[in-house]
Amino acid sequence: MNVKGEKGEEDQEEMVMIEELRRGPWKVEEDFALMNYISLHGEGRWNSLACSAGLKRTGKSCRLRWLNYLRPDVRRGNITLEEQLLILELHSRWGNRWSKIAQHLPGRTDNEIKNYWRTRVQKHAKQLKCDVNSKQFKETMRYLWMPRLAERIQAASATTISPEISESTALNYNTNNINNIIGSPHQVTMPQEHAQASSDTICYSVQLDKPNSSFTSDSLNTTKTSSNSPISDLTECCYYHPPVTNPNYDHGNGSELGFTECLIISPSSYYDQDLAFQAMEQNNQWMRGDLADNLWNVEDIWSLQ
DNA sequence: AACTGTGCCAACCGCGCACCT
DNA sequence: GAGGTGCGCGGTTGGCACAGT
Repeated sequence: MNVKGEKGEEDQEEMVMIEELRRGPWKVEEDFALMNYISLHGEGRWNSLACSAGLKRTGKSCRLRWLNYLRPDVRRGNITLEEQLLILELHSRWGNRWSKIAQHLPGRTDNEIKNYWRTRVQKHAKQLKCDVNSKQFKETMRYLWMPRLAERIQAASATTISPEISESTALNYNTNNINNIIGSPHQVTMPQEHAQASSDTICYSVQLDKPNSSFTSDSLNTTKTSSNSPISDLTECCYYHPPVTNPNYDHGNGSELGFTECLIISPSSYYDQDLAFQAMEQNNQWMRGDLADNLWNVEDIWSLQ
């Protein structure tokens, strides 16, 4: 017995098997073979499935192709505003648990959400020169992007559903979608104006489990329509409103949904900031919408306060 | 027209967990 | 309990498309 020889033959056999395995982009025939096989026999045992279906692919590869591409319920196309908001929200809650996040976005795959996060969100963290996991970035997300997204969802629904539908109804329509996905009672209310002199608040609230939680929309008087760029969805906020004295504000309880936390600003400070913003806008080109990507120097944002 | 940079996304890789023997 | 196998997840890469120079 030539052990060395046997080993050599085994290696050779293994090499042949590795060589026979296909890698890279899937061909149409392979897709059909996989779909046909699964439609007849169902999923499961991916390695044996790959062999049985006559595919020269690993089980892993077949599984990935099916789950991320061929599955009939896979949704393709742009991530909607509601989905963006949900992704930001769920990521703030769970971190990089992509598959868990994907479970709450019907038809979206973990891969797609992960790609979205990496290409869009992390890009802005980079522009802000801060770490995507930093407190600074998370707060920017929570108090800037998410309110902005909520506002844009409202604006979009007000124009696309039916002009006759009140804003309130339209907003509830969208958040109901989110409610359905998250599966917990959320309630979004319109800006409430309390006509009381010094303690007036303009508050824009999204209520989840807590009855008093709310957050402001920085857009109440700076509404600006974005381009269709998916990136600009996150880049159009003009100023950052840090949490002002609000007993309901909960600083970072990781177990809570982020936008249950609230932010109420008094009109006086709000208008002051608006005036400052207008002055800046006149003097600085970087403040203009077409240069939205340049907004993401957080020090500049802070300097507006 | 050619080249370069950037964004995006499909696919791969490595690790860890669960289950089975 | 130990080892083997399959699967799922998160991170990373490769390549295509497009825009800008």
